[in-house]
Formats: sequence, C-alpha cells, structure tokens
Amino acid sequence: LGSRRANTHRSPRTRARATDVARIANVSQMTVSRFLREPHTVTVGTQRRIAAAMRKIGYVPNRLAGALAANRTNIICMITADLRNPTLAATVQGVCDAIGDEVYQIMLAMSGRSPATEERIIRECLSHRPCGMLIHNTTHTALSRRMLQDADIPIVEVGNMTRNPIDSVVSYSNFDAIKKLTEHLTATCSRIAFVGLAARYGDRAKSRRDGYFAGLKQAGIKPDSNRIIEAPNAKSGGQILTELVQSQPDTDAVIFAGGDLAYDAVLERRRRGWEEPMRIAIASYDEALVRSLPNVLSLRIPRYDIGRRALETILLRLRGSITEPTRVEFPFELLTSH
Amino acid sequence: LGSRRANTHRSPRTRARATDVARIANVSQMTVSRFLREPHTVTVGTQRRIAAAMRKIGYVPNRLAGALAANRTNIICMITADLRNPTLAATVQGVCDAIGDEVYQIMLAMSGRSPATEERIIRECLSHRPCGMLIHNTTHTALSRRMLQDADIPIVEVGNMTRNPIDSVVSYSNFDAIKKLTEHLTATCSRIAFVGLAARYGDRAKSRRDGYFAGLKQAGIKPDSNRIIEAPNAKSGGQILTELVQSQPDTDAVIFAGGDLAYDAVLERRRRGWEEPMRIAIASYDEALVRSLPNVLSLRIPRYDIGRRALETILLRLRGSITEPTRVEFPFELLTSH
DNA sequence: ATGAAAGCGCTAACAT
DNA sequence: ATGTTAGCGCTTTCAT
Repeated sequence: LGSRRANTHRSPRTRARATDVARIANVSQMTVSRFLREPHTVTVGTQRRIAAAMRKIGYVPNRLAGALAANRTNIICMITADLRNPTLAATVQGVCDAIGDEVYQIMLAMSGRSPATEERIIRECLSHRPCGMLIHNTTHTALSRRMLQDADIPIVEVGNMTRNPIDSVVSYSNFDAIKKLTEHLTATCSRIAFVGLAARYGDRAKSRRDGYFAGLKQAGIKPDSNRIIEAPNAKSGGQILTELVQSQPDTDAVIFAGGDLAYDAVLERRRRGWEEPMRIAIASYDEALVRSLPNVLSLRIPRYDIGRRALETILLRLRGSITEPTRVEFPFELLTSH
Repeated sequence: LGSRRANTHRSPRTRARATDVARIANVSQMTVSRFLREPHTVTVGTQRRIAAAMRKIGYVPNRLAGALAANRTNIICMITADLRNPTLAATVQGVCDAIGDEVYQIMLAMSGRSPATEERIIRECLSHRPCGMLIHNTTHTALSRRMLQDADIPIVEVGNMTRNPIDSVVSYSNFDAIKKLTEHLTATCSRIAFVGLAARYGDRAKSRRDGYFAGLKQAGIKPDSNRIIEAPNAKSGGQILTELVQSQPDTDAVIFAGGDLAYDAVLERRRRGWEEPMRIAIASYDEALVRSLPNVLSLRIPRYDIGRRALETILLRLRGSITEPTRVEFPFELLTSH
C-alpha cells in the first residue's frame, strides 16, 4: 500500500486509505474525499483518475473515520424482540425496505426480557452514535429515557400508541384492537375469557386488558375475574383452554392476546373434538400464526407498513422535512377464518 | 460540558467525552479509557470516582473513536433476504441470541434481488469495518468475493454447503434435503413433479434440482421435463398445481422448493376437493409455513441452530480458538403431517 | 476546482 | 497504577 507516515507503534498492514488513492490519482487526499461525497464538484478527468485508482487498490472508504470527523453516522438502530415472532419480523422487514436506495445501515439489537436489559442494549447502541433509533416497545427505565433524550436524535417507538412517548410514535392501538375484537364477540357470546401474557410486556399488556374491559362494558357485560388468565408462556394455549373449559364450563369464547397461544389452543380444540359442534369460540390477537386455521377470529395489523412508516419518520426528521415529534396511528381489520 | 480545546471551526455542542469524565474524576483521560476496558487495572477509589463522574454527566463512550484508534470494531454484519420468510428470520434470531453477553452488535442488511445489489451492500457493510460477516447466500460476484477476502475478517456463508466457500460455511445440504424428500416420495409415487423458484437463488436452486434428479435416479425413475417447472413467484403454488393436474393428469406428487409455494398449493388442493380421495401428494421444502396443514411432507431444518452456530464460528475465530476455515453441516428431518 | 491545516474522541506504546 | 505522546482516516474550514 505504499509508504506511511513514520509510525513505529502500529502494525504496518492496514487497508487502503484515501491517501493511497490520492497518490495514485495524483491529487490531494481532500479531493478523493470530495469525489466520494460530491462527485460533481470535481472535474471529469479527476473523477476518472480517482475512480481508476480506487478500483486498482480495492479501496473501501472507512466510515468510522468519516463519521468521527463529521460527527454523524448513517446507522439507525432497531431494538426489537424475537424475530421468530412473525409480527416482529414483518416490522423489521418494513424498516429495512423503507431505506430504499438511501445509504443507511440498520443495527439490530434484541431488547431481552426486561427493561434493565433494554437499558444496557440502548447504551451499547448509542455508543455507536446512531443518527436515529427505532424501538419496538414503549416501556423503558428512567435512565433509558434520559439517554435517548440526551442522544438528540430522532426516536420512534413502535408497538403501542403510548401516551408518554420519548419522541415519535408509529403504531396501532392495542386498546382499540382488543376492544373491537371483544365487541365483535359480544354479538354472539356473553361469557368471554381473556388470556394475556405476563405483564413483562409493560403498557402493551395493560392496554390489551383495558381494551377487553372496555369491549365488555360496551355490551353491558360485567367482567368475571375467573375468566381473566395470565399465561405462563407463549406455548400454553392448549392447556389453558382445557383448564378453562373444565373450571368455567359455561365460557363461550376466549381471547388470546398472543398468536402462539391462540394457535396452540385451536389445535387443542380440534384434538378434543370441541369443534363439531363448536363448543367455544377462539379469538387471536394476531392473524399471522392462525391464518390457515379454521374458525378463528383475529386481527390483521399492518406490521410491515408500520415498520416502513417508522423508518420514513426517521428519514423525514433527518432531512429536516419535519422538525416535531409525530404520532401515526395505523388501522387494523377484523378477520374471520372459516 | 465544560471547556474544549480551542476550536473555532466546530459547533460547540457535542456529547460528553472521556476528557470531561477525567476532569471531574481528577484523573487523566487515559485512566478513564482504561477503566472502561480493564476496570481491574485501576484502583478501587479511582474506579468509584470515575463511575460517579460518568453517571453525573451521562457519559456514553464513543465507539467510533475507539474503533478507529484500535483498528477494530465490535460490529458483525449479517446479510440476508426477506425476514417475512420465517426460515430466514429464525436464522437471524439464532445469530442474535448467540451473542449472549458479549459486546457485539449486528448490522443487518438485505441482499436484494441480485448479486450486483449484494455487491453494493457488501461494500457498504465493509465500510463500517466489521469484525466478522455472515451471509445467507453462497453465490456472489467476483468483486464481492475479492472485497470479502481483502477485508481479512472471518466470513461465514449460510444457506448451502457450497463447494467453493469464501471462508467458513455453516449450513445443511440443499442437495441432500431434496434428495431425501424425493426418495421418500418414490416409495409411494412415481410421477413426481418438481417446482423450483427462478434461478436467481444461484447455487441453491441448482442444488435442489440436482437433489431431485438424484432422488429419482435412486429409484430408477427417469426425469420428465414436463414435470419440472419454474415458478414465476412465491405465491403461484395454487395456480401451478392446477395447471399441472390439467396438463399432466397422471402426476401423483409435487415437490415445491419453497414453503410459500407449497402453502398456497395445499390450500388450492383443498378448495378443489382433491384431498378426498387424495389426488396428488404435496411436499414442501420447509415446514415453517405448512406445519399446520394436513397431508404435507416437509423438511425440518434447524434454522435457528444454524444461525447460532454461524455466529459462534465467528466468535471462535475472533478469539483465536480456531484459525482455519470450518465447515459445519447440520442434519434435517423429514416431517409428515396428518 | 483543488489544497493545507486542524482536529473528531478515542487507543497503543512508551514513560514514570 | 497512572500519565504523556502520537496517531487512527477521515471532514470541516479556510486559503488559493
């Protein structure tokens, strides 16, 4: 790679730098830098020589150095949970696709099981000085919120229409979704159970439970605490259904606040012969997993579009097209499979 | 944030630096740096003062600067395709989970529709000077291969047991998978069709087709070109099934080389009443999407474990525990749903 | 249109 | 155990 500045401290082998390109193209390093960022400010002849030199030595710019100098990266962090959950995966895909031809990179991090873990993750992400941040979660520690605010970058929270956002929100309403699901069931059922996941999901779990209450209230049904169940894990849908039918045999519908739970419960219902005649209605929070199963009520939530819009919101802020936090609420549809 | 070195050129507002922490803790900036990387080499009293100072000003280290100085990042790039495909999403999740408590970050990039796009993506990724790279694909342009080799970092290719790897490979064999699927069908069927996706998947598509031929050969069946079909897109399974039953009515089985195709075809078969009696067997490449459907033969491939192992392979190389390229082949299972 | 100088916030090497 | 010095490879600013 040619000569370096005197440096006895470092290992002699590093990658090609802009200086190396410059020497070959017979220009200053600064002109190489310009060529990369604003090619048209460099004469055509110079452009050609620089491009040739780059190709010759296989030059790949070092964005670490560039970002340090410019005090600005092209990294957007996305914090989410398990991608084996198709709803989360769809959102991330929307985020990635919304980048289009822009030169941004997604740094993907898993929030883990607790707000404390999320805090650690957020700190690690911020140490890379991202220019934006997307978080599929709306419940954070106080320090997480402070760090994100101090970062002074656009933040978009996804996953619930939180009333206390850090910055912008792009989501659908968990409350409205479950309320609508519940209301729909009250047309034909009156003893409707609700199975939620443990409260670790923070305000989302609460919003869903509140939506269930609101839906019952609308129909003039009093909630029965025997029919409100907390699932120990996402795979326990079948067992919960069985226990419920035994302990509260007059239950005529169950809402499962997670797709995995509903999936498992529907299979169990079929195994036990409770489908002919239909002994109990099952509703699922999300259609992704139960789409191919018969006789399930579910919600179609535009996860992919939410991801896209979340990233677009970041881009608009980075471009200065908008300067204030925004709040985007997406609609959803009820889905009945036969 | 206190005084800076004389600097009339820059905007005065930046984030807290190690120097700011140092001043408050009454140590040199170098000691702050040491505290972050090797806390035990600093006396306990100093540790406490530095930690307090960091908390006070909300210091978050700048890994751009650190990485530039140390010539080493903690970024591992993962190049994949659509996460709405559960097989790809599971692999990425395995990758993320394998990081455990280590301090690495995943940079996620979508390879796009062509090797040329992938080349652009690879260059962008390398500009962030990752310490490792995972690619869910084994067909690359010559320049892509050169750039990856020049990067001098551990690379793991996932998706096929390629015979021409860049560095390490962690996968299952597409050839063996389809061969086994085909062989299993030959026990009960003899006029077996094969529906593959367009050849843009490179060597994977070829491996699958070859596996189909090998499976037929094993059973002494001659391939019939009328029964080898290229699907225009992943959603066309039902239409292809219908056309096939019309044009080659004696076909008794179809292998779909993609889960989406098989899913759609099974629904179509049910709609048309071809299940009772069973007019045609359907086999799917991957079980993820067809798991809940009856009467499908499929493959269970340990995607999540492959992702985990791929990342572990990178980590072992980074630690120097292994120094040579490795080749890990995962097994798979045949799955029959009833 | 191009170049020279300064410095981004850290780490490695060499003191003490 | 802690400090000093010299960069890492770029971008910003100012000069020509």
